[in-house]
Amino acid sequence: MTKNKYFEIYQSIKTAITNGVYAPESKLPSEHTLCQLYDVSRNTIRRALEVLAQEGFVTSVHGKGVFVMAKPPLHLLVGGLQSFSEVSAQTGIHVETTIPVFETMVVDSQLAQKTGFHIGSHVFHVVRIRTIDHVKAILDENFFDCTLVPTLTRSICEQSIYDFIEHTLQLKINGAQKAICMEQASPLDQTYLEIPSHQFVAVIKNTVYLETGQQFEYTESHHLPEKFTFHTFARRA
Amino acid sequence: MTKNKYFEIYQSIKTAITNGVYAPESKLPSEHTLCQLYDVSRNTIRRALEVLAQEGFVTSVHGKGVFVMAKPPLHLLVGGLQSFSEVSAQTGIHVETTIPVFETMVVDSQLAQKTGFHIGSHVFHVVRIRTIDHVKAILDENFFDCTLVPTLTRSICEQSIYDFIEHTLQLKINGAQKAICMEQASPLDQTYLEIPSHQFVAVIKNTVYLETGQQFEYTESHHLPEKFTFHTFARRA
DNA sequence: TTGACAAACTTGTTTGAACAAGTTATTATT
DNA sequence: AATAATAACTTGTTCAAACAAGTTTGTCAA
Repeated sequence: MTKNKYFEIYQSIKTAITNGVYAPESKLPSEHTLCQLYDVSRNTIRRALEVLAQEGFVTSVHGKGVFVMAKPPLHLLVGGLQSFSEVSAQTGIHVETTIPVFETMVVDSQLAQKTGFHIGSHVFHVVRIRTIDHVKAILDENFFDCTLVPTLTRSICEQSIYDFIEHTLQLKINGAQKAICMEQASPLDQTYLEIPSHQFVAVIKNTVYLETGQQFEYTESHHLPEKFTFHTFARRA
Repeated sequence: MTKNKYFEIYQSIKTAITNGVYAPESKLPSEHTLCQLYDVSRNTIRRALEVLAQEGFVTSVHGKGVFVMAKPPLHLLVGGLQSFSEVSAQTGIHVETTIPVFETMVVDSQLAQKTGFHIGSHVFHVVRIRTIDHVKAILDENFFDCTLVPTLTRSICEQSIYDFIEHTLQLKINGAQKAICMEQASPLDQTYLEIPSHQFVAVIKNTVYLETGQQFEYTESHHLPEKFTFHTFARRA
């Protein structure tokens, strides 16, 4: 399927770990042995192992070997960059989306401070409410650069914006800076999530970049505090 | 100083970016050019660039070049694994630590569920209050595996536990699974952070592993909601 | 049995090379 | 001048090799 050897080996070892073929706290076969198993060079094995180490599945120790973590990560989206529709599609949870706000606006100094876009630039402003099991759970407020995403429509926002951006517009997303914090419920939260003003909400602030390094999106995801969790794996420098 | 070429090149390019030598959204010299600049092989250059891409400083585009991100990360601790004393030492903020709880205990089923340690194992239980500018800001609740950290004392907890673990005990830390969520203030929070019971606090749950993959620590950091922020960079799969 | 030493492992770093594949600039053709 | 083919870039993947450096094992001598 994929023609990258290192990625197939990465997947192969990962499923072997999650299936218990390689037990937690046990040692993987040596790199030399894995070379023979997969019939590739040591560099290719090491590249697969590096990704596994990055995601918290294994840890290599100089002179000793490569060990399986005591508790390999369960959530495949390890602090990753997945859109809401992708997550809901994988988990099979049924979600309804309503769009109370869909407009274009010019960035003033206050909005530039918030979103990181330049003053005077034109952006789409979209607010989406995610309803899970008939409970309003998430409020997403998106800002897209109009010059990079010119043909956005309301109906696209009801489906998957990322699918549209990546497949229709052929834009390639590199990654996002994420800031997680807690804030008092904003007027938007009070209106659309029906939260009293003094209560806190969990906020993820995403500044999203294309492969060229340009910022093309700023998004805030406001979550009900009880429903919110964020998982990631951090390696020690 | 450090004898790793790729790491020195990584640092060199990173400071060049933060100092504006390589402007945001501009293109870095080609890998071939960088090879000549630093007099190393292309693989070594690529390794340095890979780390920079991981941290959100640059993004490579097949066939085009390596671009500097529009807004390279400011916070050097990018969702990283730094102890509290290390952060406060870098930022120069003065912090006072009080330790209301320092004890050993046996893990029961409830605590095993919470911490991930096995039932019946012995752990140190430490609660530390961090006071910043005479305001109680953070409550840290640590659980350490007694077999791995046998000689822990109260006075060590007043200083830096990680310094003790890494330098005195010579244990090497691989990384930590982090779960960030919001919870109603616990009895500990109510007692030591003086928070009313119905209010929420921001909680970071860390499961920390040694280089061998063994879990040796579980820690919860409870933060006042107004003071809490967590930064990270996520790459698109 | 104990200790010291060497050999045989392990992973970590670096080099050089070759080819694949995407993008840009040049050139030739019409 | 516009177009198409080509060449000259760029990064992406993989290989083979050598050496460094940490860990374990085995051997031999005291």
